[in-house]
Amino acid sequence: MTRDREATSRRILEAARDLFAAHGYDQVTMRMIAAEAGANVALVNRYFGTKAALFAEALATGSTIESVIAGDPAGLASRLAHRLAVRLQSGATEPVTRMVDRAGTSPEIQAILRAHVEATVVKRIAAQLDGPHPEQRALLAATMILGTGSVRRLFGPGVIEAVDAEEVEARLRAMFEISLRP
Amino acid sequence: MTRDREATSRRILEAARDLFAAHGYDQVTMRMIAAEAGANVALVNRYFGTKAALFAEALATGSTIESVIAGDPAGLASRLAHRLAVRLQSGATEPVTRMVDRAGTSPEIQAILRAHVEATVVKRIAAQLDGPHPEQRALLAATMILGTGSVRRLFGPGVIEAVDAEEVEARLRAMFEISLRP
DNA sequence: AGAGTTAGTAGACGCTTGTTTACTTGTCAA
DNA sequence: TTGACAAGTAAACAAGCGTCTACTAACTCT
Repeated sequence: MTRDREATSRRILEAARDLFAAHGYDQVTMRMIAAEAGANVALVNRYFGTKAALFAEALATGSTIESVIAGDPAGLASRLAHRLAVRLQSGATEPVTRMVDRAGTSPEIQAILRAHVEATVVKRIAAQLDGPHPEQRALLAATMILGTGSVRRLFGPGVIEAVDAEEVEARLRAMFEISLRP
Repeated sequence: MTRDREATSRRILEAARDLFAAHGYDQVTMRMIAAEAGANVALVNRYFGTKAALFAEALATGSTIESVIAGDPAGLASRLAHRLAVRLQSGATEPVTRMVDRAGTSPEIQAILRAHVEATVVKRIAAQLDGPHPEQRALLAATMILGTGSVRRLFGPGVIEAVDAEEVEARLRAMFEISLRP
């Protein structure tokens, strides 16, 4: 057994991220995380403090939604629509996005979750917008993003696979344009 | 102590509905429900079987979203937009809707939840629509409905209270019209 | 080579969970 | 009035939880 604190804590963090993304905060136990990481349970607490703090660090791993939002503001609605259409169709979504979808309702993570969504989605979209109350319009876009997560979680991937994906994407684009326009 | 099975089981069901709506499935214990109903814990299991079965019965209590969906199909987008705008602004939402928002990710209730949303929202909206793949369009509307629930749960009531509510409702209406049109 | 630091481990702690069993008590028909 | 059935109760069950303490063993520095 090689002793490498950095590697072990990274394995724990990745295991936590993947398990939280797959099953939700409440359904994942510290022992599950430790087992998945091939580490001892006590180390999880030692390195990350509490379960909620570990969840927060796993959330901060970074999400690709940020790169979707960044870029030309004129194409923002298109990029978001494409992203959501893909998410509805395919099973593979990146871990952090799934973490938010499946986070659950534990009081100890609500503040963490809210701060994360506010900082990485609402604020960043709002920063791209001109005109009055950009945050209000960004919140409407966030409604669709979070709603897609709920639909995907409830109905599973491939719900729309049988029907016209391009048609769905076109509708999503028009809906985003309405939510974002000045 | 009067002994009245019907009254007691009704109090238990109402207590469960209100507590699940307020705190979510995982955060509510059988003992909390029994205490709120002024009944013994064993009675909760005796009358409803398991916690998941109790959740299912509480969901079936009925929701007013169904009456919003019913009615003139031409005004459906307007009615849904108004409903969501009110929900974003005010704190008072009816219990069953909140139950769905805060249900959580427990595997034993996922099927129940999915069936409920499918039957009371997606199918009923789809039944109002003409044209090709009505279920796909109804699912987009459901995305907005569920997304509003997520936003409200995360950011709390009154998020949009400081800004123009009528403006939000107008955008929501246009977005619903796009999701529902043939 | 030996001491000190630190990663890793085993196990227990106390607490909570959903559910069940054995029992008591009220109610109503005969 | 009595006996039976049903409503209600107390307590325990077994299992699981997050967290912490005491310990072992590997690595580093002098």
